[in-house]
Amino acid sequence: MSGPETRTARAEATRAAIVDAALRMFREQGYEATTMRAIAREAGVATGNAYYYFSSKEDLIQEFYTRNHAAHLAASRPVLDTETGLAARLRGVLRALVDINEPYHEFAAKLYSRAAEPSSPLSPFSPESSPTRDAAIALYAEVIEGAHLRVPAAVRQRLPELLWLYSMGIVLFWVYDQSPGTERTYRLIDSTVPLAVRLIRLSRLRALGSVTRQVIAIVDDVRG
Amino acid sequence: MSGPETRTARAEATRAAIVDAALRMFREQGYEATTMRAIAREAGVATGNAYYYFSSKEDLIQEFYTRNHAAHLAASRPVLDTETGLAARLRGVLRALVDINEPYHEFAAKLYSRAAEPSSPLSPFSPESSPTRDAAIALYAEVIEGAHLRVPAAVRQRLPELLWLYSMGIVLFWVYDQSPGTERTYRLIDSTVPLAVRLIRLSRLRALGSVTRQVIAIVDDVRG
DNA sequence: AGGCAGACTTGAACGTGTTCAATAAATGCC
DNA sequence: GGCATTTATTGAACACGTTCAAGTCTGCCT
Repeated sequence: MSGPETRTARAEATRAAIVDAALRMFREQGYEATTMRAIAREAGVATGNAYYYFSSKEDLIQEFYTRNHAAHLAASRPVLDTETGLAARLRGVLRALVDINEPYHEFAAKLYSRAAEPSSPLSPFSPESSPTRDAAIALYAEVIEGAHLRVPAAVRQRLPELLWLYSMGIVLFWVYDQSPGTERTYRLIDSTVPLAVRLIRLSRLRALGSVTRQVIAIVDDVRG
Repeated sequence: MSGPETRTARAEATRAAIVDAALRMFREQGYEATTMRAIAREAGVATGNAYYYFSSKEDLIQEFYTRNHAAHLAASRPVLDTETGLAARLRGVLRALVDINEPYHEFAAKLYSRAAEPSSPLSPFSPESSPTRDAAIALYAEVIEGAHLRVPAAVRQRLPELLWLYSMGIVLFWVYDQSPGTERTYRLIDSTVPLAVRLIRLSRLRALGSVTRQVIAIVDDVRG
């Protein structure tokens, strides 16, 4: 009657219980107010047991990252499958990003501020975040691919990463946005997306060729 | 022989001792490694006494902000008093900012990440930071005033704040910069300043008038 | 079956930031 | 000078994140 459950599967269940409890409590009462003791109690395990699966309280956030990106991907699918204009695709993906983060607005504030610390494994530039980051950049590559876009190859090549950075900027703004329903963030997306698209298209202009080259040189230098 | 020292002056001395100990230890051994107990011991007071002057460990950082801006102002003075070109003035002020922060590079990482939290009083957008922020923006206003610059009034009016934002971006990059002597940050300044100046000048072009107007509209909307 | 190795679990203990009731020192008032 | 009030200081106590030596369980080998 012990069931077909392997030991690993049992452990996996414990792990999942901890994550579920943690993310729910983070959402409902905030990051600081949620204690590791409470998470463990809620998950039905001993306090110290959580540290067998997660090296720290912050480490639980990586799990949020992962689930978050999956949700973003799913929410972006409709737009990516139907829209063909760059502006529409970009706008849709960015709005989806804000949409799925909505329930975590307050929590995300703490989250992204912790993540801002360079030495933190939560930093979007850290090696630990590399899978999530690459996945996100790939999403913006798909945004571009699905659109008919004529730009210099040098621009096109760096565009996914630049759009990802742009999305990080939007998120940063969203974190600070206290307007009802974070409407200002939506407005920021709606107003900056056409501008961004326009700037991208301008990169073809002869007259701005040197500016474009300069921008590209800086981007390349910055990436080390 | 008790001296002319007033009570307030005595308290002020205690306060200063705490700040001195804190900033020195932050610089020497990092933020986390420096305990409130150690700060108090070093300052020659009881642990709890530090909380009479500072509501939290983070609150000690505001003091860093204040001293930091004063140092930046002083370091910028030579450039502001001699240079007349916008690029040279801007470049000098930004390099000065990096210069004076150098000893605190590691500490600043933690600092600015804490500051990134919107609800934190350390946030550069918080009411508590308003004096420091306004002072910083005023500095960039002086950068502009001292230069001969012909741009639309609408642009000029928003320029100090935009340059301040630009400087925050530089600082953000610097925080992440692990290159020796943070040379990449200096390079970023040197390469983006001419670009920024160029873009500012471009705002006069008829052909880009609508882009300029769009940017201004967004900026105004965002400031809400 | 018996027991072994490793995966998993426990809860007490440590050091931390922070609070607070109690105390001392300094000041104002007569 | 002596009392009352405000300012300043103390250190023990609290809850937290985290660690760890000790325990329990599970699948496997003989």
